[in-house]
Amino acid sequence: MLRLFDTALGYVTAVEGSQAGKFSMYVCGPTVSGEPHLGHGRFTVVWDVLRRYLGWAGMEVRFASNVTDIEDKIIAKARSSGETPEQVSRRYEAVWWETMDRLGVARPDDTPHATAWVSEMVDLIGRLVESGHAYLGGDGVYFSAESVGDYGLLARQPLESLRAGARIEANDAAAKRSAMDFVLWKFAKPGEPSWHSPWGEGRPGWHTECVVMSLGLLGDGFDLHTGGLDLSFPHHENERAQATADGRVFARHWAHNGMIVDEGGEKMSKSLGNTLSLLELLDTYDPRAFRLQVLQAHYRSPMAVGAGTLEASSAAVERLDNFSREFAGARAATADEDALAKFRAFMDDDLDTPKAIALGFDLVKAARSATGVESAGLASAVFEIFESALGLELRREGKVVPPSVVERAAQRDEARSKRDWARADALRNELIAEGWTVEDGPGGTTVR
RNA sequence: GGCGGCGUGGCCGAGUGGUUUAGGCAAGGGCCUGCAAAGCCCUGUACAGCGGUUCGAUUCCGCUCGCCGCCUCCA
Repeated sequence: MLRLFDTALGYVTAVEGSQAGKFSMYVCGPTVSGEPHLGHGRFTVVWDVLRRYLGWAGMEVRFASNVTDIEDKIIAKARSSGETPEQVSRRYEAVWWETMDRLGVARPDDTPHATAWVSEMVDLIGRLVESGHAYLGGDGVYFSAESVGDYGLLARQPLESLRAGARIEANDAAAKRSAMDFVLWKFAKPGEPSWHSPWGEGRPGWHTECVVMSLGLLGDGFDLHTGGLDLSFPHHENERAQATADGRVFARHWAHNGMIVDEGGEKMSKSLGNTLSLLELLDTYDPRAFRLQVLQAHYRSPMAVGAGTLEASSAAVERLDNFSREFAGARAATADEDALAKFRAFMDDDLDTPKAIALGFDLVKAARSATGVESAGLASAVFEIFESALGLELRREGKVVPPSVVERAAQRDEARSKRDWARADALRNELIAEGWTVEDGPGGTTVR
């Protein structure tokens, strides 16, 4: 039974599917106005892992994650690059999925696009206006935060204290009635993309899309809504407020992942400009090293990423690959039940992937020191855990070795059999210089 | 100002009122090897500081110092 820290409650609680054997989750996806950064990498890996784990554990999971393809930043980008907003969002969405593939993040079952749900959003806004929860402001339609009794649930603060710290922009003050109110529909300025609505040409505010898309695809009372911790307030709060005001039962549980921080411990954020490109990282390091690092930290902790940490996880991945190649045949064996039971217990305990990873490394060691069926069962558990449940695919075979290298390896074996160490070492140095790892085993020289 | 979190061995990063070590990386020693590599074994008296509770605290409480998050856009 999965237990997670529920942001709305402030403690770890049982998170069951509302229907036996089924689980529905919605993760707030990217705004496709630029290249993905490390923060995107973390949240996608974290929730991909939860999804995989639940599926692995036998649940039928439906996983929806949106693509925000209309938003101020997209319009701004289009303006500066000379493209249309649609071209911008298409371009960056392509980059997004390409990056997800490289990260080994499986495609969600549903990837709703905001622009495809505008009429549903207009309908929702209409109902909110009608019921008095929303009103016509200076530059759009606004939602009245105080019209929802428990506004501030996810922030775990009453509306009043949230308002006390609110930063109020001058033009906001003119446009809306209260500092915590947020825009549902933005009137279009000349040249901006727009849709029809009863209140005038415009586009939806960010907080509305996830409400109609999550409820539309997963239904009322879907099981889990997640995203980065920075979305808990105001984004998720505002989603909740709208759904609640509309009389819908929204997400039954909320969970949020911690932020990526820079070397100074500061959160990477767009406004600080300290975000690191995920693409660059994936070009430099094995993407699996990033995935492993994400899993070695608890999902709710802030996580530092730098050259040092990635080199460390790269080395760890290499060790796992070595094991994987050596025990490739064990995949067919029945996995050790005790090991899997321990793994499930860790994962169910608020997604304790650091413990799960530690267990995995312990099993690697145990499989190596055990023999026969026992060893194969432990090795098989290693693969179940890392590959099937956590989505970290290990290498089963080495690189393709070209004939010229095979030939020199044979020559080296011959030299070794003649105890011609000088020649054997010369050949080995040559191969190493070309980037190969040379190992001598019972069967002779192995190159990989 | 309000609410919340953190400070762990060279680095990343878990965890816990005491008897058994998180784990990974790096480092040192050893085994294996012709030498290596891979692998295995061993090692490092970590828990910000100061008090308190306790038979005993890194783990609970208080205070101090330092850092960070949210109340703006953000994953």
